[in-house]
Amino acid sequence: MPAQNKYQRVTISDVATRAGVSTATVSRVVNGGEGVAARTVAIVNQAIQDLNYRPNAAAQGLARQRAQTISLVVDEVGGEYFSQMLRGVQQATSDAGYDLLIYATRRNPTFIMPQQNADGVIVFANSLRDAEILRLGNADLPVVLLHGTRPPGCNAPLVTVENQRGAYELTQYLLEVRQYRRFAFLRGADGHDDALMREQGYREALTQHGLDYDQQVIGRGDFEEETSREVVTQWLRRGLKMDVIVAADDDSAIGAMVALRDAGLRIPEDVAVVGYDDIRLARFYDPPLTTVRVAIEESAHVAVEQLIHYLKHGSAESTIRLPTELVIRRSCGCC
Amino acid sequence: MPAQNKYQRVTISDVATRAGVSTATVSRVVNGGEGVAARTVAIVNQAIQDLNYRPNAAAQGLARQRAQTISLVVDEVGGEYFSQMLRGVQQATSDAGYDLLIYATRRNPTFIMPQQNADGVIVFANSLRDAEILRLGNADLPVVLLHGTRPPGCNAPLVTVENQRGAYELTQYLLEVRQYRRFAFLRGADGHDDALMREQGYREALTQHGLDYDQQVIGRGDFEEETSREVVTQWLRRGLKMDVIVAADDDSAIGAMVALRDAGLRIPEDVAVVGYDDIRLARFYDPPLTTVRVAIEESAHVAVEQLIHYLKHGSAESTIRLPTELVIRRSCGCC
DNA sequence: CTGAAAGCGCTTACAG
DNA sequence: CTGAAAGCGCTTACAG
Repeated sequence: MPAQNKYQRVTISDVATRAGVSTATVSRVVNGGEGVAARTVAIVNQAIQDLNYRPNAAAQGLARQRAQTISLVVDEVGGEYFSQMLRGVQQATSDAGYDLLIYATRRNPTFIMPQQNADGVIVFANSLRDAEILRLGNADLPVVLLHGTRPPGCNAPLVTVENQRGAYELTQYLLEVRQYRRFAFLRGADGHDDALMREQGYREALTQHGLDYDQQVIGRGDFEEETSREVVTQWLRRGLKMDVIVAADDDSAIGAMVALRDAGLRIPEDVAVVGYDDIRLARFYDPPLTTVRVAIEESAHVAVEQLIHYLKHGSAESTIRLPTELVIRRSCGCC
Repeated sequence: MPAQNKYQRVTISDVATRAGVSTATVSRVVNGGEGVAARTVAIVNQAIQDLNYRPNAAAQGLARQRAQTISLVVDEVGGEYFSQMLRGVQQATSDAGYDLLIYATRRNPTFIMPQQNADGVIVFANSLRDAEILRLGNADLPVVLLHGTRPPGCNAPLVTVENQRGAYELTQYLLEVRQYRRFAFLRGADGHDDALMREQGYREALTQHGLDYDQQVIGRGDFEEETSREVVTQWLRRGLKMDVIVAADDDSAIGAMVALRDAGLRIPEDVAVVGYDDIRLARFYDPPLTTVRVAIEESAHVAVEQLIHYLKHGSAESTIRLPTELVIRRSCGCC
């Protein structure tokens, strides 16, 4: 396509000229037409249509002192979890009439909001180190934390889910209903606060049943299929025995199942497996995975609402924690 | 969090004052410091740091006449396919130093790029009707089409994958190697050009082998698990017989498998199933799904490169079509 | 190497 | 109901 750059933009002055009015009037029409004569509105709209005029967002943003944009900072784009989160953020954002900017920190770990191009930012809290979150919070940009925990010294609103309680209930169930006693745990990613909370819930349930947390098998799941698969393979090679593997998320639960199956073990007859999150795959896997459903999309939605509320009224809920739900499927030997 | 809105932004003038230079000099430093005395650069940078100054993107955009932003228009956020596409777009965009804006048209079908807030746009072509694509193309905004086809009268660059050939090769394989003769086809979503091309490839292979396309079973898959599941259930209820179900995408292939299994049929022994795309689930499903791998992420990457090339040099490749790859797994009865 | 000044395309009191 | 004009925060020839 050898086309030239013929992109000569039409501005508000062009519209004003064609309509025979001032730019102020065009501006009023563009912004709803309050207090403009109906006849004038019609003329201006005609000119706008004729010229296919679309306002320049940068100029509007500069004049209005607001970008009408929020940005979402995540660690990485991709995967089911992210996908659901983005969906929630995108819907809420567009419903509120804001634009949505996406940043990924994974490939750019020192990411520090280079510009001032949004009115506020939703930070997937596990995507930034505490220092960076603090820096954002102390800078001149309203922040809402999504998932994770609020670092000490930070007072940005936080929207998250019941990580600790969900893990507690799940473990409780495995202990009381299934009567399992030999547990193995696959930790989540380092520095991931949700992972820590889940681990605490798990630990709490064990302790309450008189089991020593440290005596159970523990390994790194890293929220990754590959890692957990290797870890579990090692466990089996070393002859470790367990009734059930509790993974800090569904991805590592799946890695565990792959490893078990590769070793010729049956799930759940030989070893049961449970996860956390209830990603799409959990329902489809064979056997279907017992897990804890997390309202990912809804929490994202709520985070945006909080941010926008803050932008409009200067305040927001300090902490909102959405409930989780136990989802019993075959992998835990329950049905 | 009852905090007040204390967001008093620091501007280039504040920095200039503190550094004892003009705003022009600060601007030069911010933009690389070309032709500024090393000593001055240091002083200005110090002031920038002291004040935690970050340039206002709107003002920069207005002055530079470019937003340094591209937008991505998709039909819907969510799902594996989208997720991979976004990943490719986001990486390429950020590597090139651009910001990324996301729009979803599904909930806003008459979406017409309301503002002029990006330098160019990547359109997931299946997300917009032809008329809207044309309108965008004729407007003052560089467009690159991603997947789908270019509507007549539009000359925007197109980046896509080999839909027709991939489907042809897959069908060919089923005919020649597997010797299947009774085919059923699950169409993709209406108006989805990729779906049409796949159907054509399928048809071409059948015809070449002397099979009449119209005599085979055909139904709507809609690129959706639910739809295809219902359709296949109907087929079975009506007593239709088939050796293999060819689905226009993996999601509907999975719906088909669910329906078959619900009816007590074995895959692939009783009926084989194949899909298209090679989403993550395809590998994990039981049985693993034979499909055609599509370079979703890479095509997204290339689309961004083309757009940026166009922004810089005023030209881009008219059409780029990425190759696909046959992925043979158990669901087609092949191993 | 540095600064004064115009200009980018809007919005919004302020007057009338 | 409408317009003239200042101002939003930058960049960039142009002078020096």
